[in-house]
Amino acid sequence: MADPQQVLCAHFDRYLALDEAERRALMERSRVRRLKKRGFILQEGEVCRCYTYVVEGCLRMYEIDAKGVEHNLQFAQENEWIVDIGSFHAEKPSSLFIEALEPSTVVCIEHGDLLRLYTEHPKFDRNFRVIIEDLFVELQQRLLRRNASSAEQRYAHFVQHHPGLAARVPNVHVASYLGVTPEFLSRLRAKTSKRG
Amino acid sequence: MADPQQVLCAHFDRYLALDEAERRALMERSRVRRLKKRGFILQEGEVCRCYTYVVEGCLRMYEIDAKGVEHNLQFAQENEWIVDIGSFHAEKPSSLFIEALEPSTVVCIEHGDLLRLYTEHPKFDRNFRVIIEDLFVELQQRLLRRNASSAEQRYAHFVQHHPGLAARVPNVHVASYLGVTPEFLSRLRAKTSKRG
DNA sequence: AAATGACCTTGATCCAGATCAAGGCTTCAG
DNA sequence: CTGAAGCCTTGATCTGGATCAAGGTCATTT
Repeated sequence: MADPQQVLCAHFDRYLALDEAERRALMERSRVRRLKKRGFILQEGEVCRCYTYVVEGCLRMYEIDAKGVEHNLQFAQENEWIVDIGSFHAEKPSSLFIEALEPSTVVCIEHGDLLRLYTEHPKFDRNFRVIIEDLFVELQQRLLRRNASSAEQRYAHFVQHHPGLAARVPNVHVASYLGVTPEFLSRLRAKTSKRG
Repeated sequence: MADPQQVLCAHFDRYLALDEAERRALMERSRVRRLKKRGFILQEGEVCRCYTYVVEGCLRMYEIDAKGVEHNLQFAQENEWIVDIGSFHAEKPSSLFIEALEPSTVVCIEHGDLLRLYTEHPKFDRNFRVIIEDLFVELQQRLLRRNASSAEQRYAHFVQHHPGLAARVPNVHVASYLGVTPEFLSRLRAKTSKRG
């Protein structure tokens, strides 16, 4: 299989492509990590030390509320980023967990390393700006949908736009991501499959 | 009153401060606009042409759903940005409205101008990256709260963290922002004020 | 000063989705 | 092979919040 760091470089090339120096800097300032299923990258109370890029596998980021209930905030599959940006930048303890749902291969960039990449190669400022802008737009859409659509519509949208995830991730987690209980999602699924 | 563009420069100085050349470029590539109450910066179907910085006043961004109901996605007061980033970057028609809730003064940067600022002065890449990262974190928190907290808790949080807005903006809009009906928010308020 | 419209409130009723409880299927560690 | 833990489903019941309807206050316009 391709070298994970090469995959990361290729990912950046989809934005403003990296030159040789930038590529080398990125290789030096990142490191590959393998996770087994249920492995944690981040747990509540820890500082989120890494920007993490998923080369293979699937992770989720979630919070546990006062009643002990989990709330999935984000999934990350191949070629997606996952990080608690707030904790990462402020270097403050996170309230979130990041856990591998499958055995996964990721590339991590630590805080200090990323700052150096930014100042030594401004193109990373640019590329990460664009990456986050895209994530931001997605998140806004999600919040709008959360307020404007029924659970049924939200689930339909999820399946349409993330068929891969819908197949890959247990429904409990999808339910939590959509903001409904697993029981209710199960009923929605029963209803929709009868129709279709 | 201070020159609006100066206020914008001062805003950037809170991140990586601008040098003389950058400041001049910013002045050249932005323009001041005054809005009256109910004035629109953006309407559904239009392309969002500007990154807009609020110097004075208060705006809201919202969507109208299939049933004709408005959903407030964001408020912007003094020293805050408001823009449909998705529409802005893709130069595609927006599904959102941006409307002044009060007579307001804003500074706009158009698409082409912003791109030039980015490429001619990479510091803008940096500063806008940081700005969006902060907005992103806020938005994530909001989505988490939407899924993990009751309407009552969300309203309490809103009042605590945005006392200015709570006083300034009609409750109809706050309700929509929180994802509840105005009637229900009214009942929550009645309940909480009785207690307090 | 009347009239329109924006905003807030309160009551009655309804419903999407939660909660509680139980049973069954799979998968995987021991 | 066996048990236990995940995961999914289905039923019965409950509730946070929506919907519908009406009235009241205030500010702006004419």
